[in-house]
Amino acid sequence: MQKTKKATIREVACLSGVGIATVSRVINGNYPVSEAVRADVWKAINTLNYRPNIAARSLKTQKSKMAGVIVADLSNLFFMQLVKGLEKELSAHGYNMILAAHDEDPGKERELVEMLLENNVAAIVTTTCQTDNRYFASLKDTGVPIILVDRVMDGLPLDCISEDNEDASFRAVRSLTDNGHRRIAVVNGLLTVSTAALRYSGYLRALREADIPVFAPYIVDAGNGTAYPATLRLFSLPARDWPTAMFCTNNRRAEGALRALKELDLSVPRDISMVSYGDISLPWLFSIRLTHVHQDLLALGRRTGELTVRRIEDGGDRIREILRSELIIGDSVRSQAPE
Amino acid sequence: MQKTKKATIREVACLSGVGIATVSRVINGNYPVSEAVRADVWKAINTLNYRPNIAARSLKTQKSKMAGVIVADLSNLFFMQLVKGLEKELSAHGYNMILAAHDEDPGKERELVEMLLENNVAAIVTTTCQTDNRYFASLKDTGVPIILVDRVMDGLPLDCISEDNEDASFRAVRSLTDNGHRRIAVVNGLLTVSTAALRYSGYLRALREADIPVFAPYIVDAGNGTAYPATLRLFSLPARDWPTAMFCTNNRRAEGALRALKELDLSVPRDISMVSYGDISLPWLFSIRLTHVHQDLLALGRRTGELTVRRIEDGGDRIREILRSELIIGDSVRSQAPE
DNA sequence: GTGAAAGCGCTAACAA
DNA sequence: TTGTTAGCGCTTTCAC
Repeated sequence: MQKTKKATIREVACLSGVGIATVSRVINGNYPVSEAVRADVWKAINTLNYRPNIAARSLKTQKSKMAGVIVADLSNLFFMQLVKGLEKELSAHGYNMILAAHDEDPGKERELVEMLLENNVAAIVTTTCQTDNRYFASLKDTGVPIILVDRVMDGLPLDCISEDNEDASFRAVRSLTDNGHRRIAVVNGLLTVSTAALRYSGYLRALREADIPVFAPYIVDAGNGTAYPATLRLFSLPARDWPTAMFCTNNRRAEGALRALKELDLSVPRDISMVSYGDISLPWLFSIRLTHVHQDLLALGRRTGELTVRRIEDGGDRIREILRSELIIGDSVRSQAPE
Repeated sequence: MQKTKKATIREVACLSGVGIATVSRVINGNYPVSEAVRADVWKAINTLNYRPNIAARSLKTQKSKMAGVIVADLSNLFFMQLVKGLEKELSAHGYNMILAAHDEDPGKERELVEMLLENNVAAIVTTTCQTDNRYFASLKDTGVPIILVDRVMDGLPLDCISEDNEDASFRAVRSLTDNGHRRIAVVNGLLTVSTAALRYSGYLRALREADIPVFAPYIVDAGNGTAYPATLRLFSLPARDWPTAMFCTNNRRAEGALRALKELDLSVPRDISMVSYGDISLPWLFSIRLTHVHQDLLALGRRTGELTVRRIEDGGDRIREILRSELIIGDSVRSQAPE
């Protein structure tokens, strides 16, 4: 057992009787070193329990193998599956990640970005909650690539990778109108978030195409919170005004709405039809299969990781990628006779 | 907008017409600086868009505000809630975290620890999957505190913080024996993991206390995977040998078992009683309330963060803390008439 | 209060 | 092949 807190490259050089540069070459394997010397150096490294100091290396090389990742919420399976895919891809390329959550607070997100920049991350991946694009614009000169995932912003020379939120939502809601529904509520999130705004647009477009006027009480705002109270409020309308169907714009809101419906003793699809954007947890515990836009977060994460690595290592032009997501037809929508 | 990729402290000093050391003092606020100079320096910092280089600072000070966190699986809500609590506490004290997952691979965990050490983290928190304690023992001389959370190991001078797995499991299974159950299956995980082993011990103790012999086919091994196939196998026993109750030793295994039961068209608690260790997702979507050991992961995470910060900043003796967890009685256990 | 200078551990010329 | 050396950007004595 060593007494030394931390062996340095100098001590390794000393013990193995070679120059400090040679040790560096052995460690990095980037320049030729004679077999004998290499063996000696490795022996010294092992006996001293030497570990290279990444901070020093990174200071010298101005490079870093650390990526910064910012998500909205660490305890939301949605983001964590995304992160899992991302981590897989990053670590496959030798990158590790500093992870943090902005909790839907744009100020906090900016602080985190600053923190990541100070830590010399090679790139920053964020599910942003910024409401205007000036902050990211001001970061152009840092030279650190920023990749927006899931939630994107316009007018910025950043890589963006997202789903076809608007169109998938449109298709989801059309599966309601196609079944004769005309009283369709939507449970929105914060419309400052791009995904929420686009999903709402898709809803509006589907209504427009079916010549259904927008009925304000059906536009439910769950904000940043759960959809549970919002849904309860929806059904405090006079019963004759109740919607016959709901579109929940993400997994959490679908879960919250289902909870409220259960409490109200309304059954899906008998009393109300439902479609959701995103997959709820434990779908097989639920008595019916929910019609929903399926999101392959692992794939989205991996794709993001791929893109991130490419951007760090090869440069190249910024891209804007939109993955198409699939509508899975379950049995949570019933045919509605015209009124 | 700056052209410079990155402003250094030297440029700030230059622009504000002071010495480099003064800039450092302004940034760190640890030494007196005259009001006028301070203002000038801040102005320069802002116009240059200067951000301190943490790697350089950390190289010089030999300190770090980064913690390393290793969990078993990023997409498991269990760990992520733990991480969320941890992150909250760490960030409240100015620490950020490098997060990674070992996926139950001891070798990978060791690699991650090495990575974290090379990155000069101030401490390492891990839900370990090491099967022997030599590796951690060999790290004593690094001087980096290691905190084991949830899963712990004996014989090591490390901080450990966990739940009373054995006793909580005992109480959970006793809630079955108290209701007259004698044919009780247990769905185990990898017994090399401390929590799994302890929970299994608790099960055995409850059986022993109730004078119930262990029946091998009831000891189901879900290993590292889901409990779904394991549960299906359990019910491939002749029907007369079916257990009347199951103890699922974590959230995932409870969910997997429930899925299998649903598929087998066995209803809880009519056909089979169930208790679980840990909370399933979306409990309110499930038709019955599951009797389970409730885990307050957020609290566990926060407590771990607290301990981590204390260990980094104040040193002190290693502690071994065991949080008591509560058994929540639901209606997933039915009284069993003696046979 | 402030500046000059040493040096944290490392890599990459450059010399040998 | 290998060793020497000059910094990377920062903090922190030590003088003034």
